[in-house]
Amino acid sequence: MGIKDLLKFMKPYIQPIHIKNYAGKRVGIDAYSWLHKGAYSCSMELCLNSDGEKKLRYLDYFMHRINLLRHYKITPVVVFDGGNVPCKAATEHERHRRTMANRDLAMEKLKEGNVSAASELFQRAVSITPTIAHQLIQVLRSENVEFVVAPYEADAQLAYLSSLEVEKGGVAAVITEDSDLVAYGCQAIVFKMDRFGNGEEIVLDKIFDSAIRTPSFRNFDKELFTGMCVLAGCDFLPSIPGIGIVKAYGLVSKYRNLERVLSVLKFEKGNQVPEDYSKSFREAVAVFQHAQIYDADMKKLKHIKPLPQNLLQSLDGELDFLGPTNGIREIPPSVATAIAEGNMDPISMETFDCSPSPRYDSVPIRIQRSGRLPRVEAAATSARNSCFVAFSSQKTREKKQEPVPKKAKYVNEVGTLEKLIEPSVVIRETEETTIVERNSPLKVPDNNPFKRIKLDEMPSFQMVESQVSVVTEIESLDTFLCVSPDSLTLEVPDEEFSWKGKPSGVVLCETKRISEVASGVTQEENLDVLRLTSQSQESVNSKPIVSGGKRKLKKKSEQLKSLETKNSSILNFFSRV
DNA sequence: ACATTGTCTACAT
DNA sequence: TAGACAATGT
Repeated sequence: MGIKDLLKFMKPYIQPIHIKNYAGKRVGIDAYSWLHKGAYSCSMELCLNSDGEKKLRYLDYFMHRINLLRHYKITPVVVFDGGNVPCKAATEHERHRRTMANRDLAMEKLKEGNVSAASELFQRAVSITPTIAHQLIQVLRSENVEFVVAPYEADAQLAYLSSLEVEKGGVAAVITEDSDLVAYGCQAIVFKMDRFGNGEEIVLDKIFDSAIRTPSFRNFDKELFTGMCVLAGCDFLPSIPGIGIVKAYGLVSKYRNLERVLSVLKFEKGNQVPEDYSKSFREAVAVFQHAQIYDADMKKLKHIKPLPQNLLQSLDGELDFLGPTNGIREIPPSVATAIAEGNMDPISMETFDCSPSPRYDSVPIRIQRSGRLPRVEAAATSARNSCFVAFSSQKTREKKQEPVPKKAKYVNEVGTLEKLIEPSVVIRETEETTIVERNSPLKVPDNNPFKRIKLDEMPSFQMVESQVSVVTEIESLDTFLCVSPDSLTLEVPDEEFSWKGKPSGVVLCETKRISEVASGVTQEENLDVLRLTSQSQESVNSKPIVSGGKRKLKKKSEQLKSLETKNSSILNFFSRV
């Protein structure tokens, strides 16, 4: 939901952009927003938890977008939601209630045989479960995509990342649908990014600097702005009746002090103002300013902005609205890290099972994180009764690296990928990767390999780490190659992200070396990671687009004609470029 | 007259 | 889920 009507109100500061503007930069992604969109196409399957390929379409959707970014030389950093913030409990509860109501209704319709009514209702009943998120995490690992699970709100984590220097893991912009990011003070945000990379951008500095635009925020600072957002109504606190974004803006710009606004409101609205509004208001503002996030560098939780002394005093130690911070519920660093790295369910605190999603099953996984970010290296294999997980924390890496040949190259069986494409053109390197099986000490019963391992069944997290080993580090290969020449002709004109070829469900992984091996592949200097699936294929299933990196506009209008009959959204895309 | 609240529909396939 | 538009309230 975000801040009510905020984007509409901020319209003068929103401008269309193409994501390629962030070429060469790191960009944060709110996983939830893409997962939710992706889940539409398979909402019934997800709700019914039916088996089969279709259920996993959301992965295709997500990875298509990831690959779009990578195509434009953008480094995606995917951020997942973690535990719920207490403030948001009411919102969450209501959301859950509606979801369940829709699901029940849908089931009824389905029983009646009214499938279309049912699927409509299922679309409203999709909820993104930890299982779904974790399935995506496994794919992200296998595709070398950086990710982090926020301790609480992904938005807070994203805002934090946007405040960091690149060298410290910072991002230049955040892609999301949630206007909360603005309230969190995120520097650059891209909303409504479509599958071609078109979106709408809002840049915080411009808001505070602009002298000409209305509404003007020249007399605002971040805190006032956040206060305005909270007044207008947010997930943490509904607005006072009669107060919307416009009035909130009016009040804040008139009084330029949140406390004064509160007292004016009490005076003017009297009994309409809930008893504890002031307290809740301050807490909500404090969440936006001081939310807990995961510091990947220090491998521990901290606040976006340190809590100032006066806030600590005024709240008298009651900081639980920021998420449990003290006493017995404190999250120890090892757990914070396990959550952040996607190995533990942030809500149930159970470690995730390792059952790979069927389609990506048996894809050896290797994560190469840039710079100083934590490394998690994980592998899953097709051995159904096995579960491979390899952590590589600083500590364990030192311990474990020794037996691993330093220059070991990647590879290993290609598994599912291999089945999907022409074996003859599967390119892989052929040295061993060391994967050590994690087994009985963790009490995974043989007959039920996917049983969840409860935290309390584990002696400690250190033990887990020491019992698994590190997947060999590979030097330069970013992703292994799988190319099927006749399923693919990649052509990547400068302004587009498109291709032709047979729909094939092929998983296509990158690199510049593609052209060396697969005949018929257009060599394109900037050819980046692309992954074709039948789904993404269909999205541009019209005319082949002639290759040649730098075609310009005159040719485009011709294409346009040939394309428009088949796919109006493509037209849309071109017209916006 | 303006702001807020309510309702419809696209989302993706 | 959220934007666009219409209806309603102050």
